[in-house]
Amino acid sequence: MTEPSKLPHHGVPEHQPAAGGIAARARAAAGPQYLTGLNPEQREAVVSLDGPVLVLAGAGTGKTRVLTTRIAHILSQGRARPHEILSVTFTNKAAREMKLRLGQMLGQAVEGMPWLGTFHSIGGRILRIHAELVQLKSNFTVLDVDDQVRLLKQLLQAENIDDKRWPARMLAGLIDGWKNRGLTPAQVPAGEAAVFGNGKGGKLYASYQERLKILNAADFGDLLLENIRLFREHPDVLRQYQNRFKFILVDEYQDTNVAQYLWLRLLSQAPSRAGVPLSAIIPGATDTAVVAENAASPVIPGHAEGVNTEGRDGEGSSPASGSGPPDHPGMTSPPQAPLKNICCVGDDDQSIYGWRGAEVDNILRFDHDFPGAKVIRLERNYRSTGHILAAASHLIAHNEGRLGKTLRTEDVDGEKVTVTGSWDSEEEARAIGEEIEDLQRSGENLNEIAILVRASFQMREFEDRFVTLGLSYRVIGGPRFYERAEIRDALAYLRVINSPADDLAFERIVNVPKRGLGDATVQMLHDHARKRRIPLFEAARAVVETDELKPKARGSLRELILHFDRWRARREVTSHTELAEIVLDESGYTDMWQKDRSADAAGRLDNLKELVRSMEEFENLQGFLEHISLVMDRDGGPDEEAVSLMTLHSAKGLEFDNVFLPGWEEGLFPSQRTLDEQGRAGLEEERRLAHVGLTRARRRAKLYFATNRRIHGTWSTTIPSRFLDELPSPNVEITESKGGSGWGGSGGYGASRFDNVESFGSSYTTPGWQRAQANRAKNRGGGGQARGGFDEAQSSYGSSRGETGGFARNKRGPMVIEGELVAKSTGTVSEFSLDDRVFHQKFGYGHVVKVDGNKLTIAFEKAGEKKVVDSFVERV
DNA sequence: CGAACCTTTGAGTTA
DNA sequence: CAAAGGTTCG
Repeated sequence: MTEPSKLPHHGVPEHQPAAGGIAARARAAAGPQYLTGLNPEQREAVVSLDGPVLVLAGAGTGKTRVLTTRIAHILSQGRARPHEILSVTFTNKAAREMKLRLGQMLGQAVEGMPWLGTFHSIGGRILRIHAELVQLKSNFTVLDVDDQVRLLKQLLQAENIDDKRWPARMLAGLIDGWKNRGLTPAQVPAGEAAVFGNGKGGKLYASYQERLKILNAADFGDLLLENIRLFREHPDVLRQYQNRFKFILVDEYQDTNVAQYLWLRLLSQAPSRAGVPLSAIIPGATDTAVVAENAASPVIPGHAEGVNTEGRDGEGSSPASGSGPPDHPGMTSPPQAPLKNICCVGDDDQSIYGWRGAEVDNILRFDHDFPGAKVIRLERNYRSTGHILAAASHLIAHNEGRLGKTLRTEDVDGEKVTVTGSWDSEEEARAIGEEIEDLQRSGENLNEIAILVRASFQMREFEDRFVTLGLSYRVIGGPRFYERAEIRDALAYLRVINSPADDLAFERIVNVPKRGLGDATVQMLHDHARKRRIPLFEAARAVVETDELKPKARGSLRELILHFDRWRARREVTSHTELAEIVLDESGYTDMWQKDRSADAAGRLDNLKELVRSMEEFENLQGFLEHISLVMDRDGGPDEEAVSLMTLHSAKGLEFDNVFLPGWEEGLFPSQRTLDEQGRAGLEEERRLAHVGLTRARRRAKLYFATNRRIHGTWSTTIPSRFLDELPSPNVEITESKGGSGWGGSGGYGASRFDNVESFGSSYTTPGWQRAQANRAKNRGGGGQARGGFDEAQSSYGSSRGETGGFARNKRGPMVIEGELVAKSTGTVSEFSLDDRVFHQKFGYGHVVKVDGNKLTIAFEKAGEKKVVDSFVERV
């Protein structure tokens, strides 16, 4: 199956010379030049072309280099031509990066890599080619979350379901989850489908899919799910792609979900025997096989469970089969047909998308799914200095569900990882701001500085701070360009022009700008459309001919229709960019923002201009709309030097000399919600996220925690993250908060949290934290359930999640926790007495009016009466 | 119909 | 605290 480039019918002549040239060059050299400079493991990963290969590539071990070199190797060996290689990534960024690096390596030949892209873009591409086979037209629209939710809302109304009790957003989430698991409406387990809307969940999913077809639309999940359906229902089409792709490469395999796995599996089977029935796997067998690292095939013979690649009838019946793994319907056993040369690269320690349906299992189970797979570990890290790598490795070693790798570096130890405590999030931002200014003064490039946060709401404080400091920064991955209201409005106009059946788009702009066409009118159009089974736009056209509408509404609706007719006619004779300008102008949309007095109106107009400008890169309107929803991420940013600000999630794959990691507090990081929802697995995923954060740093990693943070607008007291405890003390240094206004306790919190308190000096003696530390150590490793001992720290700590998790709202933990913790842990009476004059960092001067253990009630001169813990005030 | 005002609820990560 | 949803009034 691996015969060299004698490929009869798929010849694409113009690529031939390029590939031939490379091959020639490669032959001329003594050994392929691109292999020099690779370490032995990397080299093996590059040259092991035949059969399935799994490359376990730790952070900073040269993963992208291996992938791109492997492609170069395949091409130069003449094993396949560029269009015969399927190479999938998760993000457009990663795809771009690979194209870039390939280009550098190969010269111009990259142009011929049409199948290098994200799962979604490649899935979408295939789907457009065969759209009619899945009841779509090739100009189908890709809906975003917002459209999805609006559509679902309509369906809920139609079913008379109270959308307060059963929010459309929740249903969207469920459907998304099902699609991620490769489940069509018929395949969703009945019990699960019934959870929503008094048992109507499954029905709603089915009617949602129907509506999508009518609207000629697909959502994100469909780009893959419908692809799988296409392959299952049309084996001839599948075979065509199996034939085409001689090699498959997958980046970030640990992030694949079930649907992506199934998709890869279908494509990775050799074409000759497609259609051979495949047996189902036994659920338990897979897991044990992995844990035991047993390479022997765990397939249990005799369990042909009726899932087959022809798939025609598999849809309805498979969920019923009792022995099928509930989460993996249609999951097939190792196929009997030979497998394509598939190479998956990933790192189980960087799997951070479990909440999005990613199955770490996919990577843990690889050698079962692809028998005979060669597993190659890349463990030499080329990125970080010794202390950073040691800290990250030690931290991640606390996870149990991992394949286990030991990263090593030959770099110097460098600077220790620092941990800094501050009074509140403002001070945290101030401290980081100052450190960045210091770095800048010492000659660091701002582009080499990043702040990585757990949750995006943390970014605001930094932005505020940087604006006052005049420090230039850029937010990476924030609200995407095309998610902005003005962009979506503009796109909606274009969508209606392109696809008159796009009711969602029509509805979005029918009254934007205001035309006096309110709910009543829209409702009427809906009724009409439903009765006659026609799109809203056609309904509108019909309705203006009647006198069902008030004259005013009728007039403006007629005008709108005339506009659209004119625009559609113009489409033939005008360039699409010009058309967009005309549309925005004539519709009154630009006017609307020009009249708007609000602060961001100007920015929105700029964005609209930017949109029109970005359209130039595309052939025509259709082409633009096809790509917009998948590919349009902000880039046009000038390359000015700036600090990067982003979430930990969007930092994956990036690296910086200096990395700041604020907000390492219980509840925020690890996120309470993840802990409540996912328990132990959630904790491990959060820990992997911490590991990702640390390993982004080349030379400096700086961690922070604040004692007070505003959540939902009210201040809460927080405790430092358990992850700080899990760092190895020899590689970590506790520092005083810079720009801290002399708040004495700030360093102390961090200090006592480490195993070896002594080594950090005895000045940190806040009793509560020593206690917490001691108890934590006992509790560690026991998981959320173990809480045998009942000393105060442990019990309050434990009860902040677990069984009370559902009531998190009113039982906001931290305050209480800390109150108890500190109050009970100092057996002694407070050193404060009534009427003492005291100073508090936040509230200023006051006097003690009540003493209760070490909780004081203080009448502050400015802030009024407050209850505070005595360690937070000092006598004056 | 739409602006203005009031109430409620909610801040997790994303192709 | 801020956004989103609901209600009221012109």
